Amino acid sequence: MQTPRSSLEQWRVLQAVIDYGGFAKAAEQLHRSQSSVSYSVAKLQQQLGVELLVMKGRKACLTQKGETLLRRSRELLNEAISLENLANSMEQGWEPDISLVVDAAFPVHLLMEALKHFTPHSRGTRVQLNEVILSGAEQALEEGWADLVIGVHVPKGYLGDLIVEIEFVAVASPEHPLHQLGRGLRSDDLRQQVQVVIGDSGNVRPMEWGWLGEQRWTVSSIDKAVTTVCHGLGFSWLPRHQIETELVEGRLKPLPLSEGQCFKADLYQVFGHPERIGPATRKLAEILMEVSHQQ
Amino acid sequence: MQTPRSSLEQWRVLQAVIDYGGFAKAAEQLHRSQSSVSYSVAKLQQQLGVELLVMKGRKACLTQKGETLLRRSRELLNEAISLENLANSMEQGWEPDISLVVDAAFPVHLLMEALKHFTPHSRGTRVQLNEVILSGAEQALEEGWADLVIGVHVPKGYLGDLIVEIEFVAVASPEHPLHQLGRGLRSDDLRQQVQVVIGDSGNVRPMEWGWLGEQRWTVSSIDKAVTTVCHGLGFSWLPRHQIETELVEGRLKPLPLSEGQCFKADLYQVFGHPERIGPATRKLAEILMEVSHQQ
DNA sequence: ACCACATATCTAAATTTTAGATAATTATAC
DNA sequence: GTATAATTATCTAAAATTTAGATATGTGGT
Repeated sequence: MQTPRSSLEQWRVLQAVIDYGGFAKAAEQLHRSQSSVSYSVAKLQQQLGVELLVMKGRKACLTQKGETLLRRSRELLNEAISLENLANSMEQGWEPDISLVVDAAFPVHLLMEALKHFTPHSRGTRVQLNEVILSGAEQALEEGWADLVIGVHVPKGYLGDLIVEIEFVAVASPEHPLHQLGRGLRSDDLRQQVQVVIGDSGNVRPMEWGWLGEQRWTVSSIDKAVTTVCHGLGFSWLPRHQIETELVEGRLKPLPLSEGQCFKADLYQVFGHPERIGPATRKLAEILMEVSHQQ
Repeated sequence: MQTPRSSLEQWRVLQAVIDYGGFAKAAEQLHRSQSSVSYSVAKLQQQLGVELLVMKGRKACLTQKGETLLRRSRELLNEAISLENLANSMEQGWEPDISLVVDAAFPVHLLMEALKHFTPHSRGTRVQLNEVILSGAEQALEEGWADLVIGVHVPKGYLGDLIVEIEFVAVASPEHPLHQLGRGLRSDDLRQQVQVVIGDSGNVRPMEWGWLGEQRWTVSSIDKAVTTVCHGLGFSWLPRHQIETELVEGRLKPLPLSEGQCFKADLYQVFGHPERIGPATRKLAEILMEVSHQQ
């Protein structure tokens, strides 16, 4: 293990010179003298053996190498700040890691949005994300390693709130026989066709979403279900948000059911065991809830 | 933008205390005095406001928080070292980034193995990986943004070497009609069935792998082809290494072709434009070649 | 040519870090 | 239980580093 020659301070100064547009302005922002800034930058360059800045006229400009190194040094500084934030936060009972378990039916864009909003509040806490299908969520809770779970129901003994309604649409490929009948469909019609269902990622007690058909194809992910149905192999109830493009591009078409063409499934946000959850988990839960309700 | 209070030096000392088993031993390894080590650790703790070490008897032991923070500080130190390595390497003409473009048929485990071996030699260089299908590789070369490409052929004007032979096997689901005939199959038999082919990710000049069938389903990834064929929708030539589990578990079965049941495709490693490639790219290429040939 | 602006350099002061000596604490041997 | 070895904490002075302030050097605009 080697020891770094440069220091975070030095990189910080370099960043300030660029961000505030000069040695003097950086000095002011950093509450140091201009000569101190000059010294730091010079020493950093000398230690690295790389020319980071070059004087163009009377303006200090980054070299090509300087630009690359500055970009990466920003990541380094962020990680350092994050480490210190974590130290400080843990003193106040913040968790260093959150295990977030999310049912695959939960819209990915909401998840991303929530995580983006969470980062500035994270104070160094990291989120470990697990995607599960159906009872996998409950299993994560019962095995005790999940801090926060988004799943299809709230198991007995846990605290949970409705977070989002997912609309499931019955769809098939436009070439599928069900689309050739030219009339409204009843459940009898469906019963004679292959239904594609998504298998359960847990193994406690298998559950299934679709319930009608006699003939079933079970696939292991929503993506695979979409592919399968697109290929005309059967019909399925799929989350609308997962098949937007396929609907627009005509690879999937909603079935003209006379009743129950789509149904809503509720997803709930559930907290893990009380002794595991702390303020970071609660903050993340709050943000997930906000993001999901405003859209 | 805030400035970190702790320094890389301090974290380095903490690591040494743990790794070498004590303040005195750490001091020796770091060529410092024991009091200096003691001072550094004490100051780090004071600055963070966190107790990192606790004396158990006469042994310094990490607290729970200390353990978490130490773990993350190692990542921080590694990133810092990597940054300095990059600075040093760029002086010697090393590239800060390599754009590696790989055809989806290339075995992932070889890629992972190669990248693992490359890391210790990377000197801070980062690899940006792009997966493409068929002509996407050539396109990346011609658009000039790829440093190293693994694809199905060597375009005119480029330098390339054979890196690996991929075995393609004709397969279908065990329930597929082609498996019900109970005899060896000729190309006539295949012509009457749906062939699943993988679409081209480039758009310069479309190419396709399979050539026989009249009826085709084009999918956009090897994974989707596998799923599709598993569902009995057709047959396909698929890379053997991609369907090992499906063959073992019986979801796919090789077709009993009287001739040409499998064919080999060569994958070539091709260098990008000479002005882009540097020593890091050459090193990565060398490792990819080694890894691919020894397995 | 001159002035305003910006960085480099020089020197001394201020600050931080280090080493060495010693104190304090604890496990181990007798 | 006491001596002893092992280990960290603390104290002080020395060493090293970093800072500020003054000034030199260099550039662009008028």
